[in-house]
Amino acid sequence: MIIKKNYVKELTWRGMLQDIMPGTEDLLNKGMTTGYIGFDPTADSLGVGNLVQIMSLLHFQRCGHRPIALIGGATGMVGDPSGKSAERNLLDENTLNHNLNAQKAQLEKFLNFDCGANSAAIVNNYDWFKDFTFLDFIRDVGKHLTVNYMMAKDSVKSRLESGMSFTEFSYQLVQGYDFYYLWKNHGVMLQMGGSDQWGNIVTGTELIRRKAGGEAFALTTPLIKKADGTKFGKTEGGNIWLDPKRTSPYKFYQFWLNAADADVSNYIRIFSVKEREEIEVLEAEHSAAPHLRLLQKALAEEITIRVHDEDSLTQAKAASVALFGNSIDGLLDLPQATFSEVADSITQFEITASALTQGINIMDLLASSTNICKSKSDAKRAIEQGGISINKEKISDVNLIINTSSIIKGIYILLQSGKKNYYSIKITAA
RNA sequence: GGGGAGAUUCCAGAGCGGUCAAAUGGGACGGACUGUAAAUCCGUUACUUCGGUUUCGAAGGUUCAAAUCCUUCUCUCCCCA
Repeated sequence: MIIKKNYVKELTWRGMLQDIMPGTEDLLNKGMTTGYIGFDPTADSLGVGNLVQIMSLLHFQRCGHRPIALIGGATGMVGDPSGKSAERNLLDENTLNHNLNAQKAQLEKFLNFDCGANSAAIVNNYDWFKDFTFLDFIRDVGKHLTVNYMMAKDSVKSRLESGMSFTEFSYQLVQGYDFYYLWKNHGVMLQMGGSDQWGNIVTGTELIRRKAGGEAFALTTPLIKKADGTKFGKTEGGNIWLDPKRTSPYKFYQFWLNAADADVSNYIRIFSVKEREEIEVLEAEHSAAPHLRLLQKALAEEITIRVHDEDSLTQAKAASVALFGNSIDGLLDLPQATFSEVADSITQFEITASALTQGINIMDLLASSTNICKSKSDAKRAIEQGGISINKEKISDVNLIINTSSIIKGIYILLQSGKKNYYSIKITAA
């Protein structure tokens, strides 16, 4: 396998390189290298926060190297103290397995597992830890690193005051052994990860050096920050997930479309596989006509296809265009099937036809029949402030009774709270 | 073990017997402006059948009246040993 691109240079211009161990670039330029990144199965879906790691594996593979995604079935049982201020709760084995399988399925969508020598692979560290006894571990692994060395890590030092269990203290050894194991058995020479993983990764290279006299390398990606200083990957509604059941493709698409100008250039370098020249052209076009949001659209389209699929993207775009149009007419003109898709892609609630025939007070509709507002007081406030629209028409009467006359397209009512939050109410029989 | 300080609405943090659903700041939400951007400005931020109702670590008590006073309890922080 010929190296297609200089991975380090690639990461550098994409703004994805934080720290790198000396010699890493030479290693990568010498020939196909196997590298891995670990994922923590704390939830049954990966979120956009994990996307940076996934993309570094993807870029890695596109440069001609062989990526391995490690899912932490074993490390997940211990709990990584990095960046955590308090002891973590342990997940039970069933949850862990469920999460692990779900994440595995998501990772499989990104990497190519059938492209010859640099085909990707997924491994689970539980496989080599399940039969590793405690005594063997402390003799074979623990013996090589001193407590002094382990205590010097930031992840440990920062917890010395508040306390940390032996379990979490041991975490770096467990992760360090992963690297050793993969180095020895799978020819893995490089571990990557977020900058908070540097300490854990280095424990791995150190273990390889001391235990086997071998050499291994490391690089980390920076933590993504938004221009306004808030955390990347979260919105009012919470985390943005890759799982369509948790975050619909429409919301996923909207998340990227809403990226601020100040952030979008960074994002597109990280989350798209477009080449530098192409991105720079887009940026030029964007600054010439920022209101067209070409960068945001290009970014949103590419990621939505990669994470979901072409159909989901088409639907998300159709829904976005229809909902953000100026009047209800654009929506009413849609064919019934398309309209239904739009209604289904946004958050949907159901109410019965009979309830609607009797008439429902708008505040009950917002706070009781649905959870668009968290209480009636909240609903009242929203209406008084002009934040609620029905079928794109702003309402001002808090005592408004909603009945069948609000139905559009046969079985729907379109509710909007604020500028961007759309909900559809589906009228069900009886 | 001894001595001190504290626990207030999402967070930080005022309040020191009635004028407190509780200052101020942050966050969040809504509106205006725009490009579904940023910045800015304005408003809102316990629940309610709009009569009231339940909140200030927990449980009691004093009082016409308590976040504010007393008792006990729980937890947190600091100083000395």
